Amino acid sequence: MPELPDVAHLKRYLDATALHQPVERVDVRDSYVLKGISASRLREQLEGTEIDSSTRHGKNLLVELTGGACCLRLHFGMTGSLRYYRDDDAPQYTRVLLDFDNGYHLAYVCPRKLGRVSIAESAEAFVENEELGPDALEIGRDDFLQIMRGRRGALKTALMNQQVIAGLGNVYSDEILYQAGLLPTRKVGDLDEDALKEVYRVMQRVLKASIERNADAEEMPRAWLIHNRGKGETCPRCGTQVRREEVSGRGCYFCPGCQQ
DNA sequence: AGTACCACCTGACGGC
DNA sequence: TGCCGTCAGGTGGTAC
Repeated sequence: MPELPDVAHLKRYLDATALHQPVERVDVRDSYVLKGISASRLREQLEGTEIDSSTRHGKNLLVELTGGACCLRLHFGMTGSLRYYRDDDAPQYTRVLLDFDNGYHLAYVCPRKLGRVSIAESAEAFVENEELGPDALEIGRDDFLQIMRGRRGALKTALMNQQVIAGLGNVYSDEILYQAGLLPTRKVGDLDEDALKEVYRVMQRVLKASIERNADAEEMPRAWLIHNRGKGETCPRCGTQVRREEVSGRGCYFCPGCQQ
């Protein structure tokens, strides 16, 4: 489920494979994933350009094209990914396919079609138009405190709201709250400054640690809750049975012993 | 403005 | 074996 660390990994993958090669052809295999642009327009915009560089904002990968004329935005929903390959057959569930003139291909793969592909003027314009909050990894502590101050709803809801902070989804918001020792349903407004500082500190630590491990859940430290998302699982710290509750419409896991 | 809730999509999985 | 219901979860729209 691509959240910030997963998209950071996909960015590294893109940067290591697909830069600076002329895009010969664009094949839109399922236009359902296109947002605000037709398949033919997307082809016009991309064919003949090269991928210059990429940036990431929250869960979005923003691919800068030569000339700076426009920017390809890739969002991966829950099951999306990229694959660079040379074989003849595109991977299953390829929705958009770029063919480079060196014989390689870049496939945007998205089985459940919850991802989105669009074109923006620039990365900055995209973030502004979507009214995304600051990136969860880039935001400074003081800005974080300011953004959270005065919020009324649940802590988990605020962390997952991309317009508040961009990048956290269900799994990482659970992990951060677990490691910060706070229940997901705690009201943001009830937390004192020290508690919010701790959330910020843990958020940075968790995101960085995950990116270092290529967002591979299996590689995360044993003490992380990410390994125990399931019924009947127990807390890696205290052994209490992990609880699952619906919070802001999502299956939320937490330890009633460690989180208050 | 901020919050809550449902629909969208489809593979995986469990029950029978 | 195969059918069917449920779950997963990031987003967008709507209602409050």
